[in-house]
Amino acid sequence: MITIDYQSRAPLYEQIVEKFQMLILTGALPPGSQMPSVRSLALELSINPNTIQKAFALLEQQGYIFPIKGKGSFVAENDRLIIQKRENCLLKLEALLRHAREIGVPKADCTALLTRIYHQEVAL
Amino acid sequence: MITIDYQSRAPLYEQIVEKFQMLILTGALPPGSQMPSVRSLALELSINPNTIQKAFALLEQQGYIFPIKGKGSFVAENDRLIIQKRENCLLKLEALLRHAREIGVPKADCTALLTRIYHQEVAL
DNA sequence: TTAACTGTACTATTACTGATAATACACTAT
DNA sequence: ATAGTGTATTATCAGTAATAGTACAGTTAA
Repeated sequence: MITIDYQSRAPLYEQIVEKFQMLILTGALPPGSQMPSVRSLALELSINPNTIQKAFALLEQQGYIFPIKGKGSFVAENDRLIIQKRENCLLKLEALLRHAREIGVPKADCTALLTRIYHQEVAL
Repeated sequence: MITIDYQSRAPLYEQIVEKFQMLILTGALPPGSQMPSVRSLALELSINPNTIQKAFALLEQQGYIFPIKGKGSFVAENDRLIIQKRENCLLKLEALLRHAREIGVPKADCTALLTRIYHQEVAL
């Protein structure tokens, strides 16, 4: 269902959070659908259940999922999440672009890159 | 001379490395100029000298500075460094742009941001 | 009811890494 | 000589990620 990068500086639980954020925001996991159980996912990823639990607790806290004791966790429906996520992405992009300009990356290189990335498929 | 962000996830020594990379690549510290001493910088930043030493060792390893025992560390001259740095920045930018497209950030928002950032001043 | 699954909570332990502390040595300049 | 450089070494502390093990409460279906 998801993959983990053991080279990353980000902790496992945070990677899990981000992966599921993506799956939910892109609609791969639609609202109302059931999340994998803590134990099954832990088994699948060969990760301690506590680590999964920590990730799910964060996802719940951020409004991505909601738990039902004895049944499982389910994807919540929230339109504001995707908006927040996009705004956050634009903030990161702004910081990176400022840095690029600062160290002398030509504007043309950035525009070319942008065109190339966004040319491959139609945006959502 | 430089400032440290104690909220950042990046370790102190890595922040120091990046700050001096910027100072050197932008020409604020020109080739041949003397770096602050390990001890003085440690005092100024209220950081352990060993941490500064670790940062300087990395800077030397990457070709940014060269040490002379008993005299100090000095900024090296290397044109390839700035090129490598820019390429690395473009790689990060590519990854971030792919992510932006993936979560549905409109292309127009990215182009607008790019224009705004690069409009403020002429690139180096 | 029983069994097997769910989420949740708690404590303890391990492992890793960043950062500090305290020295020590070799070299340079005044 | 003295004070400043870079460099190296060892030890220790602190924070956090991750694991391990156990326990409890609720749901579901045989």
